[in-house]
Amino acid sequence: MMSAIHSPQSTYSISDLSKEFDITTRSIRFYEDQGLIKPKRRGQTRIYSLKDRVRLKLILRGKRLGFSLAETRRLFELYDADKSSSTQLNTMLDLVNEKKTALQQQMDDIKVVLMELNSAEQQCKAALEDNNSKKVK
Amino acid sequence: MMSAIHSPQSTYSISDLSKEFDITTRSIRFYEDQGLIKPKRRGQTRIYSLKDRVRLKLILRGKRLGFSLAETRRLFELYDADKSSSTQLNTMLDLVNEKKTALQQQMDDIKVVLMELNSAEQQCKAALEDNNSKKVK
DNA sequence: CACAAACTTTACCTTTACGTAAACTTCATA
DNA sequence: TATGAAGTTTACGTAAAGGTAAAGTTTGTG
Repeated sequence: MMSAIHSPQSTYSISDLSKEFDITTRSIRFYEDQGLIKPKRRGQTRIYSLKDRVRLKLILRGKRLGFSLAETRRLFELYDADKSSSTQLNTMLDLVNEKKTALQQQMDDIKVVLMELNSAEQQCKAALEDNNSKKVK
Repeated sequence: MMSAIHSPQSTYSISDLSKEFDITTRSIRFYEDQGLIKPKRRGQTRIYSLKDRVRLKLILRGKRLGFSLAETRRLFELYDADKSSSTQLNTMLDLVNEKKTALQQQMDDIKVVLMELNSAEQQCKAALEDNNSKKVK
């Protein structure tokens, strides 16, 4: 279930992906359960496409940003949705704006915390210096 | 259980804080259960100090950034820890650096997603224009 | 006094995102 | 052929972060 050539591979086994993204096969199947990916089958074996792989990457990035699987699925659905339906497009615009706002807020939070962490780091280092000069090991 | 003056208040009731931060009293008590805050008591009633309030704010910001309560507690513990223990200071430095790295990664993620969301937004708008020009309502 | 508002504890319930185990099939290879 | 690796389904378990309900105290006020 492995191809020797490693130019742009176009299909993947479940273990290929589990290794590449360092997640369990259980997780991958779970994402399918939740409707986030839809691999083809050869017999009962799952065959993942490039698209499936991209989606996995997006799922994991979403998770790092605190998106729930349900949220991510919603985004996928809208992305796949009928581009001629103005209603759907508007729904999508709303969701996109909502996410944008949340992420901006998150960026601001991160900046603040990073500054605080830097400050904490300096204080730690200064305290360590101080301890050293007083020969406290 | 309310003070009329609202200059820098120095103690708060549980409902003061639940209103201010828009969380339930259940959550506040849960954070205490998990060792994140330690309000004083008057009888059996909880009395929150300025420090408790600051901590609550930090807890919530941590949550927005995907910190678990356990992680946040760990940070609090180290922050309170013995400043003359070089071992503790080094542990803290390690943790701080770990968090910094994670947050940098998160910032990068956010930037990418924001760009993608902007692109999606443009595509939506274009598609809507297109629909309009074709009189598809 | 009585009664409502706000507080408390205890305890069980819920959702999300998997972990873990059992039991079975497929397939390549010794 | 048999054995082991990788795949599958089904099903129960778990941890985190609370929700919700019950039952009881405290307190201020008409």
